[in-house]
Amino acid sequence: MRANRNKAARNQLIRDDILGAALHLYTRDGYFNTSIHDIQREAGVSIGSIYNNFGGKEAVARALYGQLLDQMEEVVDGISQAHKTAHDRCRAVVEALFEMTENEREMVGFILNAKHREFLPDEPPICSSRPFVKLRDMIQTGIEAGEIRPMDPWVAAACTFGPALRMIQLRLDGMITSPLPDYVAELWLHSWRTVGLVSSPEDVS
Amino acid sequence: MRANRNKAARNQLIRDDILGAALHLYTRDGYFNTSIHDIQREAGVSIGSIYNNFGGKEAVARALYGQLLDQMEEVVDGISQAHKTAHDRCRAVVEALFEMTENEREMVGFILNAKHREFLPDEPPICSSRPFVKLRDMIQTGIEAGEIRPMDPWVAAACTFGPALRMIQLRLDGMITSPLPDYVAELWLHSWRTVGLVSSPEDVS
DNA sequence: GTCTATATTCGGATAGAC
DNA sequence: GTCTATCCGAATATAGAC
Repeated sequence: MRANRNKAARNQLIRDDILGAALHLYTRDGYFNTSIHDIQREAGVSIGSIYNNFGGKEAVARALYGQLLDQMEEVVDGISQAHKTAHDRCRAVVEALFEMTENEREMVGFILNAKHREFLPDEPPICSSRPFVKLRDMIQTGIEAGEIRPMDPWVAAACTFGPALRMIQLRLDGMITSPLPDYVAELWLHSWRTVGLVSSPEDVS
Repeated sequence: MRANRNKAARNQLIRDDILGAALHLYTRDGYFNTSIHDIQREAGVSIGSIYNNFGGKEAVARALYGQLLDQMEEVVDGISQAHKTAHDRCRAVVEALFEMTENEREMVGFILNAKHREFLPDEPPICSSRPFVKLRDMIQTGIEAGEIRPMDPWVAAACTFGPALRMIQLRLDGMITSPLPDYVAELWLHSWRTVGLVSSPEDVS
């Protein structure tokens, strides 16, 4: 039993090593510039292990994609439970994304910045995935509660999160050189002025 | 002389055919899912012509990238000359981008939505290219003129163009099903409220 | 289940005829 | 300058030993 647990644990470790190596290389060089041999070397395992555990290069990417989307969804769910208003929820999302951009840059790069459909052919667009749907639900709820101006939901979502997503892209591209959390207060002040009917508490101008 | 002109013209036509085919395939399938044979077939020319005219697959992408950036820059320059205020200029940019997304979808897809650095290794990030710098100059000028709130230039740029860029992405991904120009009035009303000190003429709310 | 060595496919690039 | 036929390397995937 103990041996079994160790075995299972070691198995999981190998899978994690492979996923971690793949995430690192996919975000640094891009999916197509990364060979299975690169992953194998970076993870310190053999090609056979990759095929045994996942089934190939594309399957590794698929597993990674699913896992990171799940993590993202957990973050969003946590925020939804921790806050009650659309304002607080959306602000917390931006704050969380900015912190993740600094502390888990690879995850953010893979989820927000990669073109998955090029290497996961029959994956639906990421914007239709559950965490993203839940973000738009936040907005919709805010509109129905009279907390956000009545407006087209797509426009509302783009105005609320578009600026933050743009800053993340600029940061990942190396254009912005300061950590994103430095900007969160100023950015949110302006973002929320766009859509909010009730002004943000810190908006004193 | 006449023959020379025809020859030169035909030459240009072949180059255009190749670039057009490449743009089509690169945006539809992605750079790495497109082979030189695909381009050759789509363009109706031979592999040899591609190598003679450009030098290879990557060189085709490079030529395309340069040409489309030049076009984008012309659009931006035209807008800068046609309008005098930051408000009018930025609004015209959003309007132009939305129209281009409908009428020249492939160009917009390749310039705004592709990850060039994955296939053009030593290209600087697109946000540092001239048309994008000029967009940020628009904002900076607006700040100095007192037309835009004094704020961090990156934040200002992200607030001004981030929502529009997000809508373009959602449109290209098939999430938004109406033509983008339908949204331009509503989107701009809200975008400008974020950054503008002088309210937009159409903002009557 | 993990590894190494091998097979097979594919695509970028070239050579040489016209 | 354009074309066709061919080459060569690289990368995915598999087979078989341990």
